[in-house]
Amino acid sequence: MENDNNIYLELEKRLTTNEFLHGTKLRAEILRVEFGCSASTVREVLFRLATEGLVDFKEQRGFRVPDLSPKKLIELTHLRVLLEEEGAVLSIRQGGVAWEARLTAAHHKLSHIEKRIHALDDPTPLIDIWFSSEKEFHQTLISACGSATLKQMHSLIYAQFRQQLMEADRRFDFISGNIKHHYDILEAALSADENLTRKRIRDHLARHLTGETIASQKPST
Amino acid sequence: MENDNNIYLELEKRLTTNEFLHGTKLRAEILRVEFGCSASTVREVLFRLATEGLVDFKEQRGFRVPDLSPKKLIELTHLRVLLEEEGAVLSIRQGGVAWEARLTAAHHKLSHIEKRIHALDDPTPLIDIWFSSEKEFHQTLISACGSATLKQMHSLIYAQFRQQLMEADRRFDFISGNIKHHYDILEAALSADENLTRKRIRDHLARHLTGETIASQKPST
DNA sequence: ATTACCAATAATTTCGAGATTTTAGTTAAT
DNA sequence: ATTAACTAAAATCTCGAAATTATTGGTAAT
Repeated sequence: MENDNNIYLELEKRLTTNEFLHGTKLRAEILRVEFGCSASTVREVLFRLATEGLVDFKEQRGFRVPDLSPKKLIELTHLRVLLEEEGAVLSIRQGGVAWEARLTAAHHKLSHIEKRIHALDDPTPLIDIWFSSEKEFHQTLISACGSATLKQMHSLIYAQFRQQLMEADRRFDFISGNIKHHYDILEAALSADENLTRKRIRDHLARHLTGETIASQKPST
Repeated sequence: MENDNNIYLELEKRLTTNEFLHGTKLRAEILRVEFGCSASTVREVLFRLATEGLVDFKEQRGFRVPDLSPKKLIELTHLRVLLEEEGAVLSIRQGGVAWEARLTAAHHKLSHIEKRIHALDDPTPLIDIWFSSEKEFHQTLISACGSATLKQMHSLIYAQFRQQLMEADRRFDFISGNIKHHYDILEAALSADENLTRKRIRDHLARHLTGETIASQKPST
């Protein structure tokens, strides 16, 4: 089973960084060769990924990479806002210095990458490391919320969000502008201003919400 | 595959109505007899259920019904509040008369069952139908939110919540008191009062949040 | 030319046996 | 009496082939 989990992680990574085109068929019989295992093992992994929404499954019709859907991206963004606001506020309340330190560190790394990308014409070679850094930053933001379930849920949503976005915008324009956003979030979180943190998270993700409104109450700030 | 999906639904139902005791081992080799299929098929289904959090899986150690955990119940309640508040408010805004009608109908059914249960000493024979009615009511509440993703997520959380609660409280004390709660939610929703609806949803679930606070902002109402 | 039907091919799903790993039980040594 | 080492039994995991179902391509009929 050592190997099984690797297959899972490898496929998850490929799906969220969009090495597959949307609509691509994922045939266990084909992938099995690459991973050096049987088709059943691959099938099992694909099933798991289907339950998490990273691949589509239809009975007697196999597995596919999900289609692009602007609506779905909006829905996922919406949920990210909901979960990250909640997780961040709880972390502010309960995280303490240790959390602040971790968040600062995560931001430092992310910021470093983003500056390097900003200076480049083609961000492609840094996309992988940017992706994992940005994910880590957002996960750290909610890491002290005290709810493993919330974190798990966020992780699921984040992966699907990434899958939709990475492919929708292959020029990676969504990266630029993030430098300030991420800094603003860090600053608000460290100052323990709950409403401001909420607002900055919303603003950060707002561009993916084209026209849609979130039901969350607007803070007075 | 006709059969496969049945196995899935049947096991899901048993797990959320707690026909299994927590910690019970779920052996594919045993269950396969009952369903008249091979162990691999059962294994596949168990894997899916594991991804949804309804069964625990440890490699080389098989599948088990998750242990009881008061903390987990609190976390799940917390997420239900978050998702249902959001879903209900969006439904109020977008649902229209059709949604109001569906909600009223769902409440009528639920109310009927709850009154019958209230009159009985032992609710056991009605538990199954109560369960599906209460689920339907809460799902209807958020059904017009416009986000399939939110509904899906809620469905996941609701199932795990039910699994924890049904077993934690086998005398089903959690049912009494619900009659008024459900009515209050219906009333607030029909009057399109967003903040009141939020509050009523929180109050309805509050008893499962022993001592914990939710980060959501308290509405002025 | 279009549709309906059938056959050939390809893909998916199920299955049970073999290989691997864990668990339980027994004996031996300290 | 406790621990360690070993053995036997049981459970889990992997695999490839057989069975089922979908897809493709071709033929015949309208």
